[in-house]
Amino acid sequence: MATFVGSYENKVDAKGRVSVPARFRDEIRDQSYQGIVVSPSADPGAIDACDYIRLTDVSAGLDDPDLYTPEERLRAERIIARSTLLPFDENGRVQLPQSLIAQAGIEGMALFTGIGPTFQIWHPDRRAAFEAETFDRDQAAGASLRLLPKGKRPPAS
Amino acid sequence: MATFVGSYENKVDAKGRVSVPARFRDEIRDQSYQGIVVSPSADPGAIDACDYIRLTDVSAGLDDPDLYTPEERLRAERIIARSTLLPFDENGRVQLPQSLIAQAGIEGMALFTGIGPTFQIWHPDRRAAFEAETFDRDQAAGASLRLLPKGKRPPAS
DNA sequence: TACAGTCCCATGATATCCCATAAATGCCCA
DNA sequence: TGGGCATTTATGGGATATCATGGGACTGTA
Repeated sequence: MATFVGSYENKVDAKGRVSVPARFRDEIRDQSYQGIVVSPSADPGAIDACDYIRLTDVSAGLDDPDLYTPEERLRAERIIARSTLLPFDENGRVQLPQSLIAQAGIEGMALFTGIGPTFQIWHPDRRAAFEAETFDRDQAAGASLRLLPKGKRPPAS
Repeated sequence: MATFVGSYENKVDAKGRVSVPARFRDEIRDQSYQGIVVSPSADPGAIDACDYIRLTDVSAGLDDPDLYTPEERLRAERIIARSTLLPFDENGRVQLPQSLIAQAGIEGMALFTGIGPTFQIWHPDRRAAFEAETFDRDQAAGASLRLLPKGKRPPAS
C-alpha cells in the first residue's frame, strides 16, 4: 500500500496546475492509474486526496453486504460521488478543480501533507495554524515516533 | 526490530549531508527502504529518527479502527505529516532538511544517539547539557543496566 | 471567437550520483 | 601477541539527473 509521508509546499500557477511532490508520485509509480483522487475534506482549508487504488478498494467493498455497516456504506458512497480523478501531466502536475480550490481557500501555494495511506492538500497558512495549535499538545502527550499501534507493540512478556 | 545503541558524532558538510553511523545502517541493511525517517523532537536541540518500517507500521495502523484511540490516531497522523524520508546516498549519508537543522540548532557536527527502537540526532553541546542535567538524577535513582522491564524480570519466586 | 484543457518543450535550482582520499577499523598470519 | 595488509568508513567535490515551474501551441467545445 502507498504511504504518504511528509509535507511539501508547491506553487499553484495561473492555470490551476500544481506539481504533486515527487515522493508522493513515487508511491503511485507502479499503479495502473497515473494520477490522484481528490474530494472535499472535513477539515476546513483542506482537500482530501489518495491514490486510485484506495478508491477502487472502497468501491469494491460496497458489493459485499458484510464489509460496511449501513451508515459506513452511505458515507463511502457519498465520498465516491464527490471525488474527482486528476491525472498527472508529463511533469507530474495535476489541475485542481476550481470548486475545491475555492472551498479550501487555496491560492498561490498548496501544501501537500502526507498522513499515511492518504494525504491532504492545504492552504499553507491554515495548516500552519492547525500545526501551531496541536504541536504543543502532542509534545505534552509524549507523541513521537514511538507511537506504535496496538498490534505492533511488543508483547508484555 | 532494529535496535539502535550508542552515540556517534559526525560532521555536517556544506550541503547539509551527514554520514549515518555504520552501526545504525547495519540495522537497516535488510529493509526495503534504504534510508531513515526524521521528525521534530520534543527535546529542544534534537531530531527524532527511526527506520522506515516503523513509520509504515504506524501508517498501516491508521486503517484499523481498533488499533488506536481517536486521540492517538490524530497524533499519529500529525507525526507522519511532520516526518521526512531521507534516503542514503552511495556512501551512507543523508541530507538533513534545513528546517530541522534550524529547529534543532545543529551546525557543524551532529550527534547520533541510539535509544533502542529509535534514535535521535543532537547538537553535541545540547546533548552534553542534557546528559549533565540528568546524570545526577540517574545516579540518585541507582539507574544501571539492571533496569529490566516488568515482563522480563525474574519471578519473585 | 473565446475559453478551458492538453500536450510539448525550455529553464534554473536542487538533489542525487559518482569518484577520490584519508583515516579508522578489522583481519590474517607469523 | 603484534605487525602489516585489506576493508570499511567518513568526508570532500565535481558531474549529472531530477524536479518544480513557466509558457507556447494545439484541440475540442460552448
